[in-house]
Amino acid sequence: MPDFQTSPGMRDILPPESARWRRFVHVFAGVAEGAGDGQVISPLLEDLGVFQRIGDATDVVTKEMYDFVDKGGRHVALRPELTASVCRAFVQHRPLTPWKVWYAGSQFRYEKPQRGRYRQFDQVGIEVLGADDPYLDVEIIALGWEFYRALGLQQVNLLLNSLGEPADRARYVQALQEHFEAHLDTLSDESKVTLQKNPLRVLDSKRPQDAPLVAAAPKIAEFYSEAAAAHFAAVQAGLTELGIPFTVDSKLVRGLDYYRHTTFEYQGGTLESAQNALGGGGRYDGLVESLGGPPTAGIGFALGLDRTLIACDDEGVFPAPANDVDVFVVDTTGGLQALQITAQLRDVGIGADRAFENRSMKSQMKAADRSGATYAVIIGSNELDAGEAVVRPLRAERALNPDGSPSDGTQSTIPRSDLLDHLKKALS
RNA sequence: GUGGUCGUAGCUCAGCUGGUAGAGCAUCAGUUUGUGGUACUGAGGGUCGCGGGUUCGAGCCCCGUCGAUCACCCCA
Repeated sequence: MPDFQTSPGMRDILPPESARWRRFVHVFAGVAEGAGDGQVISPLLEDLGVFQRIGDATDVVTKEMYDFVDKGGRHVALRPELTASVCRAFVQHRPLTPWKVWYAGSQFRYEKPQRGRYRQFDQVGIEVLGADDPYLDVEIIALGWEFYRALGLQQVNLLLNSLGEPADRARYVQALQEHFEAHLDTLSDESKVTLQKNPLRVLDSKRPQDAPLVAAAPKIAEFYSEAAAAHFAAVQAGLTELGIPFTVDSKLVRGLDYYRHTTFEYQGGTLESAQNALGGGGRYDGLVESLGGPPTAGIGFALGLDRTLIACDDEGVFPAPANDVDVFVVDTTGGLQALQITAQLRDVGIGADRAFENRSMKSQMKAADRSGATYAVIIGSNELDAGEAVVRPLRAERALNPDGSPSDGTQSTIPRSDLLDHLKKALS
């Protein structure tokens, strides 16, 4: 065992998985920027207060924060989510609205780690501030949907709900509280605790014992104001217009207190229930104001990298890309030739690798095969003396003869001076 | 934070009721008068997560601890 390893819930992302992560963000950036969203890069560390505004009934804030006092006496925290950071940035810089941004980055929550749930975890997300148009809700939800499709995921379910306006939500919470308190004896002990902190969250209970009571609970829809009902109806109509299937789930409350009106969650069809939330979001029209800004509408979502990639694995889509090089140089004369040739190839944009430590021909050919290169360039003492090089196709299905015809797999000996042109042509 | 399961070579794992460690893959080298992907031979690599205890003797039993994993909780 090594003396050191990563802290609990934190890990190294190694190749080739790391390349997959990079591509994941790249695909997301393409989707977001295609809708006119620009990237915002905010600090990992913020004043603790930024996150406390998320709400004191939110575990993310009260129990799971990595917070500490820095050398200047500031009470700071590693960001547990990015929505609050984006709103803080909005208040600080006051860009023109609607402000449409996307982000990608690590977040930190001190939780007990599990598969698909880490203390340092990565999300990509979109936030739009300064517009309360229900069709914006539709655009946001559709962008997430489009992203999953871009990855190749088929089995994603969209759950949709509305928490109404703050007053609606407050009346509903009270009704819920009364409902559960009237049946306290059948409620699980855990849910009794939850009830004290946040009655909405009791709807989220996965304990079978609570199921009947939850099913019998009043529904949020009965409490919508006219405006809230109209907003929600417009969102549903918009999604239907775009042909995006969704399920209205009145129990979808989500854990962050700042949500109002539209909330939604993308669930993976193949994942275990504990980790099946691939991403989610909703409206948070009061958050900017609570951070000291003007009353500003806001909506956004965040998608977890890990869970989405697990879902991709389950469906066999979006595999880690191969990091294949174009040419592998085999040099049995000491390595200087390989040094020159790889440098020349890279200089003209051809990916090139080689072996080190002057290994045997066989060993170097093995390495060439492993590298995924289309061609091996072989330099032995004969070639060196004659000023020649052997070009050997390693992947017949990809390789071409110099004249452009498909390779029959045989190698050719060519003058060293023609090597670069030969390979450029063969790889074009 | 609470509870269950697990922790043996780089990787995946075997190791019966306790007698001081094995396989496959991978790596390296050779079989081949210079040429890889299939074959054969050989080599290197492990204080059995860590720390205590029981025992003549522990990878196997007990306690603790760290980590992973699963459920609850929470959420992405």
